[in-house]
Amino acid sequence: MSDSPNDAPSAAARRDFIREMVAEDVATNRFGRPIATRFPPEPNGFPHIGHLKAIALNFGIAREFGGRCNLRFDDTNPTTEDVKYVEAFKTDLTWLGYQWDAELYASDYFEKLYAFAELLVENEKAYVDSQSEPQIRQTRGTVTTPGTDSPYRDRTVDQSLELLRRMRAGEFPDGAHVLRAKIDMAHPNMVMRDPLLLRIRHKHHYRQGDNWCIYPFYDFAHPLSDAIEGITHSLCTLEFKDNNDIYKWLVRECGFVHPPEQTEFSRLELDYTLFSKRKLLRLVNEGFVAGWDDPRMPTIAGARRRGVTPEALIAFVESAGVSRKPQRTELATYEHAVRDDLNMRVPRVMCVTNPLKVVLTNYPEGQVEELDASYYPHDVPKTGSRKVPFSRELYIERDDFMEDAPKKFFRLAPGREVRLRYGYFITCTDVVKDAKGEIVELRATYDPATRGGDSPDGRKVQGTIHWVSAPHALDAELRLYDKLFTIPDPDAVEEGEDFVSVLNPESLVVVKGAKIEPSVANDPAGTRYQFERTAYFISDAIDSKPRALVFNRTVTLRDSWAKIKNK
RNA sequence: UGCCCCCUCGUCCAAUGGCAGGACAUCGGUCUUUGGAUCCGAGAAUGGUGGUUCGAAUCCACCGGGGGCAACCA
Repeated sequence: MSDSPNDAPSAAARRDFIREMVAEDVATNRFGRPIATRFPPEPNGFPHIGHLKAIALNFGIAREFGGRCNLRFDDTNPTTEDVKYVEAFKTDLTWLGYQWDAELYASDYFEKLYAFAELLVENEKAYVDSQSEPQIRQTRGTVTTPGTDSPYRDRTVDQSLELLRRMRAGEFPDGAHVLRAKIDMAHPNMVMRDPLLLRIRHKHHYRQGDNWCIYPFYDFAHPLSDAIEGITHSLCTLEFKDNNDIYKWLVRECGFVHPPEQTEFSRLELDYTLFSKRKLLRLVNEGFVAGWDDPRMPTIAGARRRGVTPEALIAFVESAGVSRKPQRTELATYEHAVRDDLNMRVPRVMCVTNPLKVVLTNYPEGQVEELDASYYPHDVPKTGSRKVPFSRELYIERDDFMEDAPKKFFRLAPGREVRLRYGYFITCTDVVKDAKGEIVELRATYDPATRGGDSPDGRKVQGTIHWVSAPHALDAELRLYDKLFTIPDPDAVEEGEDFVSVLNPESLVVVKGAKIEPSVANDPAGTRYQFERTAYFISDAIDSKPRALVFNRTVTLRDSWAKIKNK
């Protein structure tokens, strides 16, 4: 049965339909070489969580099957690309923990691609078309009607070759000619109706400078770049499905023997999120967000600044799975991945978002105690603690007090007793209000026997609340981030509206007067915490300063009280 | 309207002709010095109709639904 050593690995590797296929190809040595994948972004925007699915797949498969994975920039369009985006990809890939086997650029293949162009012309598989752009569009036909041949389709090899060389030499203005594959203008697959291969673009390229004035299209550059690199498995998203026909055609016509094979999988979609680079660029350019690394952006840089770890991001995209079904993942799946990761790694500290002063009337004036507070709860296998000062005047969360509290409210209320986390039991005795009737202060008594939070008489309290010592607390700015859009699918807007109309006006709420325990004073910017009972936060890598602390909310804690309250 | 892809709990993914299972979410309980986490439990799905087969989520046909393709973008 399982005597064959080949059985075990292929069974173990069976995780999704692509890995299954790769396992099969490895087992049969289909390509006659180790498997090779590539991550081929166009450097025209920042990498985002949608890219990460492709990244995790390509790098993951290479690693799992003993292959290699290239980072190749698909930089064939000089009008949209920029070196700052290639830097962003490299920075973020490194931060995520991926190492590419080679850093390559499609634009470095322009010379090779040009040679293939001449080869195709010589073999009568391509021709120079001199129709105008609108003419080309019109003669392509529609999805239901066939296209018609270009009058230039029957140019001789010599005529096309001469034109092609002059195109390269820069003798023609933009749009004067294009190189097209000679396939079938009536093909049922629109992509196969004599696809365009090369266009004239007198434009400075961020990497090639002015070396070229002809630039290849995706359908020309992409398959050949894969083939040149010896890629075995060219993995891409489903919208390129129709391009698979031209992919196969091209690598065959160009003479590759064991050419790469393209396989498509569905794109990642996330509720309340947009991944379209055009739209993200608009959010940045029109100031709806602070930049590509705004913590609300679905970019890797945004997630990083928001406090999400690489491990959480990767766990999330891997949990989303790989299939060919159009998928739309719930935000809760993402948030779970983030919390699940942070729970096990970050220290807990106390921060009061909306402070309400409490005076302990029976606590000696001027006395300060240093209470020992563990950084981690009992179920997290990490150790460490800090001292938190305790005094007569404290701040507690305004939401942790209710004057007329329902039975299920376990926190502070007149006459009720709660535990201060790591501190004492306190009982609320008085509510102090201002002239308008607003609660401005609470009076309470503490039980000296309950120091540290345990009652020697075995008395139980229902609630434990967080607090800070008023004279010792540090001021902090909290940036409370929430979903960027108000509806799960920001593209599903009314006629005449666009995604901008469903931006969430409360996607960022800045809280200036938060009070945090002094232990965090000298932690470096970029330190992650859980603020007990509220949310995970990270001190902002750019704006947080020792005397002006700024924290970004990564994700809230689950809040089962909110559910009870809303019933 | 042509071609192509897809359709399994609310969501995402399994089941490779043989007991429809897992994760997230939901609900209930346990535990708790975080209304966090943990642990236990529950409800929840094969789009429809036919066919092939001892046996169909799986194969076939038709119907229905969703998506992609008509940039000198990728």
